[in-house]
Amino acid sequence: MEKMGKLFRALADETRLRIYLLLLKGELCVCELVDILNMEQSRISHSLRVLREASLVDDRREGKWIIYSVNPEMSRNGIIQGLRDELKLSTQDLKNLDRCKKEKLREKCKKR
Amino acid sequence: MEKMGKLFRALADETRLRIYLLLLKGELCVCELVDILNMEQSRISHSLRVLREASLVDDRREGKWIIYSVNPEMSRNGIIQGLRDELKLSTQDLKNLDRCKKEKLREKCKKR
DNA sequence: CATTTATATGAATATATGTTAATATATTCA
DNA sequence: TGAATATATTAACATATATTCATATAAATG
Repeated sequence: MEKMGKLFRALADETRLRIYLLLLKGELCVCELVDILNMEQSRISHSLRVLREASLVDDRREGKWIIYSVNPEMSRNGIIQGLRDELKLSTQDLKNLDRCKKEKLREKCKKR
Repeated sequence: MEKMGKLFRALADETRLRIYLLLLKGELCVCELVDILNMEQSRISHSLRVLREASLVDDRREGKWIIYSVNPEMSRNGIIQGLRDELKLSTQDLKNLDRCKKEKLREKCKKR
């Protein structure tokens, strides 16, 4: 029950919801999320921490990047499946995601 | 998207979650909820207002009582269906619900 | 090895939220 | 009609949360 509260609280914020919907499309590093959402890095980091603490996302280090992905165990949860049916990424976020991927932002980060 | 935020925020609180799970078993008036959950009446009223504003519950007046029930439209929402699969009423709340129903609390309210 | 890059963390602050106590409103009933 | 009952609302307060700014850590690179 309290775990559920944590889950709902984590999703009760537009920024975190957008991040989670983006990660459902595939894993992303922090700087990609910063680029796609056009938000401060610390804001993204804080949001990711809340998602992580609710067991919604996993992270792993890869070189100097930290890659975030949805926690597959949690995505089997009925509530999350419901969320996937009911909610989709905004067109704008999807567009930015595509652009970011095309630009291969991650490899070019330093050059910006 | 913002409607979803409202939905998650409404469910991100243990009191409101318990109320909603109780209402999934059947409609209840405020004084029954006060009795079952053993909480202050104003706390229950405030909680119900948040649930109502998130379209999770409906209310109607019946004599001096106001009866709350789950909004059937919302309960068709995938997230709510997921919630029903993942979460169940605590044994204690169920026990209190049964006792309250057996006692026919609503008709006897005034005698307490 | 000093600098740059990617990310996390901590402190400060403003805003939102949950709870309580007190009061208002509306209905019933004697 | 006035008292009792059921519920909602308001104000006050404490706590939680989101955001920003500044700083810390850790890896890569020249």
